[in-house]
Amino acid sequence: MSITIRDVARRAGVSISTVSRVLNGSSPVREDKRDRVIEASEALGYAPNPAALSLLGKRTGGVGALLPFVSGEFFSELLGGLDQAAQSLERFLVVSTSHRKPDEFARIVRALDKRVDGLVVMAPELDSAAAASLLRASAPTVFLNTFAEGIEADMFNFDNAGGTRALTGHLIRHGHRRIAFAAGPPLAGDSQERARGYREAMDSAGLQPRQADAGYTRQAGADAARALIRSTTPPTAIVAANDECALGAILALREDGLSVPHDVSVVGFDDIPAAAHTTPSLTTVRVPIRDLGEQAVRQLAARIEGEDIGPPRHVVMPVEVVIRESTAPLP
Amino acid sequence: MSITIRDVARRAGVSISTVSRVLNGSSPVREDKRDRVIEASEALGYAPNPAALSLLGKRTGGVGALLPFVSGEFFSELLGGLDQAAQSLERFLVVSTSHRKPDEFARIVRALDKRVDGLVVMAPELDSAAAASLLRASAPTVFLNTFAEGIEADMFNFDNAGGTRALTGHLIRHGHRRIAFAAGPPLAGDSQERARGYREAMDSAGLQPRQADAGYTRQAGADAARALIRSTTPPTAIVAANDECALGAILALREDGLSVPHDVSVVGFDDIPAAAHTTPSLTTVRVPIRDLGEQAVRQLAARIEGEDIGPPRHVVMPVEVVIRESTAPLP
DNA sequence: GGGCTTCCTGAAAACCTTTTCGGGAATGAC
DNA sequence: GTCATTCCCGAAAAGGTTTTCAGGAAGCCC
Repeated sequence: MSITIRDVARRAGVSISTVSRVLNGSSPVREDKRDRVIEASEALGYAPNPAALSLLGKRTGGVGALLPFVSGEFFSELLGGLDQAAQSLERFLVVSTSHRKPDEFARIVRALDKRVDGLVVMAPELDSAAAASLLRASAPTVFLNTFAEGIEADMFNFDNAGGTRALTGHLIRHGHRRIAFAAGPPLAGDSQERARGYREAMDSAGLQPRQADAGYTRQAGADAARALIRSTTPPTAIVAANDECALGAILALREDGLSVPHDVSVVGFDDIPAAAHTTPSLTTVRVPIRDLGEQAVRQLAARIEGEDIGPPRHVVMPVEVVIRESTAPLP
Repeated sequence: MSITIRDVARRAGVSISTVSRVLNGSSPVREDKRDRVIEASEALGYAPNPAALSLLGKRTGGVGALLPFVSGEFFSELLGGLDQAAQSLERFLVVSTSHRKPDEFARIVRALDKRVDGLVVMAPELDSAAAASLLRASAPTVFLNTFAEGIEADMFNFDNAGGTRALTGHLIRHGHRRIAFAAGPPLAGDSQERARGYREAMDSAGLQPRQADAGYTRQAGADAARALIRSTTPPTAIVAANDECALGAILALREDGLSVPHDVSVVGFDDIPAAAHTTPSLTTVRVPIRDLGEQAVRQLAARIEGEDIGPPRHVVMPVEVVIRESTAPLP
C-alpha cells in the first residue's frame, strides 16, 4: 500500500486537516506542528494521490494530445514540441491516437476528458459538426491543423495554401508551364488548403491546373507520378501534397529512367528531416511543427489556468520555402 | 457537471448499487430493472469517472511510458509500436520524458505511478540501484534498453553486442585492419554493449581495437571522425555507435575531401529511415524498434492482468545486419 | 400454514483528499 | 474578573464508484 495523508498525520501526531493545511499552505498552523508535519511528510516520501485530487475537481496536471497516428518524422517533431512545452509547464502528456472512425473518436475523447485538464486535438478530417460536439465536452480544447468553420475554439494552423502557392510560383518563375498537383487525402482540411494554394497560383498565371489523386504516403506519390508521367502531355513539374508523397514520386520517376530535376522538378511540403538528406534533396516548405506543438500547449495551459487571454484565436503560422536540388529551371 | 451514476439511478428509478451491478454484470438483477438501467445509461451517455475507479484501486486503463526524450526517428518508431499495442489492448498511453537527473526521474515515476497500471521505462543510463528503488513503486514495470544487473523485472533489449560484432566482422572480412569505434555516451548501457561487441570482434581477429569518444548525435560523430582521420594512422573503417553518429561522421569525412566508402568505410546502428535514403546509403544494423515497443507493452499488460506468465524475462531481441553503400572491400 | 432457503436490492462503508464548520483556548479590553 | 475577539485545529462532508452487509420478499418443503 502506498502512503496516504493519514500516515503523515499519525506520524506527526496531528489531524489530516492540519497536514493538508501545512502542505498546501492554505491556512496558518502553529510552528511546532508545521515542522513535525514537514518532517513526517519528507521522511515518508508522501505525495497526494492524484485520483483523489481529480475527484475533488482539482487539476490533474495532464494535457491530452489526440493525434491521428503517431509514427513518422512529422509526428516525432510535433511530439517533441508538445513534450517540451508540457515539461516546462510541469505538466504531463497523455497521448492517444484516434483511428479515424467518428464513434471511436468520441469514445476516446470521453475517456480522456476526465483524466486531463485540457485537450490538444489534431484531426484534419474532423468536420465542424464533430468539432462542435467535441467542444461540449467540458475540458478546454485547442485544435491543430483542423479546419472547421465557425468553431469557437483556439485553432493553430500552418499557412498551407500560402506554402503551395509560393512553391508553385517558384516553379512558374522557372519557366514551368505544365505543373501537376499530386493531391493528399480528399477529406483532410490541410490537404484541401494545399490544393487551393496550388490552384490560385496556377490561375493567377493563367495556367491550367491539373490534379492527380495521391495521398500522404510514398506509395501514393509513386503511383500518382507514374500515372502523370505516362499521360499524353506529361508535366515538367509536380507539386506533391507532402514530402513523403514527393519522395515516392521521385523514386517512381527514377525507376522510369527520368532524372529529377533535369527531366521533371518535384516539390514537397513539411520539410521532414529526410527531405534534406535524400538525393536529390527536396525543395519543399518548412513548417514550424515543433513551434506549433509548443504554442498549442502553451495556449491550452493558459486557458486551463483561466487566464484572461481573450476570445479564441485562430492562428495561422507562417511557412518558409526551402529551395534545394529537386527543382531546376526549364531549359 | 458531468453525468454520474446517480443520474442514471434516478432516471431508471433504482439505487446506484443496482446501476453498478447491471453495468458491471457483477450480480444478477431482475430483467425489467436491468432494461431500464441500460436504457437510462445509454440515453444519458454515462461513463464512469476514471478518478473514482482509480481511487478504489481499480485499473486506470493506462500504460505509462517513461522515455529519455521523444524526438528523432528512433523514438517515433518506438512510440508507434507502443501506441499500436496499447490501442489493440484498449489501453491509453501516458508519455513522459525524463530529463536525466535522478531526482527528477524519481519524481516523475511517483507522479505517474498512481495514474497508470504499469510502466514501460527506457533509461539506458539507469543503474541497478536506481532501478531497484524504482521497482519498489507498486506498479508493474518493464524495462527497455536498460542494462541493470540482478534486477527482478522484465527487460527487453536488442542484441547490441551481437550487432557491432557482426558489423565489425563484416569489415574484417572485407580486408579492413585499422577499424576504429566511435563510442556513444559512456554511461549508457546499450552504448557499452556496442563497444563490447566491437572489441570482441577485433580481439578474436587479433586486431588492435581503437576507440574514440563520440556520442549519439551527428555533431559528436563528425567531431570524432575528424579527430580519427587526422591522426597519424587513420583508420580505413569506422564503426559508429549509432546511425546519427555515422551520418555525422560521413558528413565530416566528405568535408575533408574523403570519399565514403572509397577511402573510408562507415557503419552505423539502428537503421533509422534516413539510413536508407542518405547518400551513400548506410550499412548498419536493423533493430526491431517497433516490435520492441509492442512486445514490451504486451508483456506489461499481461503482468497487469495478473496472468501467470512466470518469472521476469530478460529478452534479447535479434538484430539484422543491413549491407548498403557506405562499406566497400579494401582494395 | 410455518419455517427455511434463495434471490434480489438498498444502505452504507471504503478509497483519499480538500474545505467548511464549529468549538476550544488564549489573548486583549474594560 | 468577565466578556469579546482572535487564532488554531479537529471533525465531518463532499466527490463517484464498487462491494459488503443486511434485510425483505418470494418460493419451497413438510
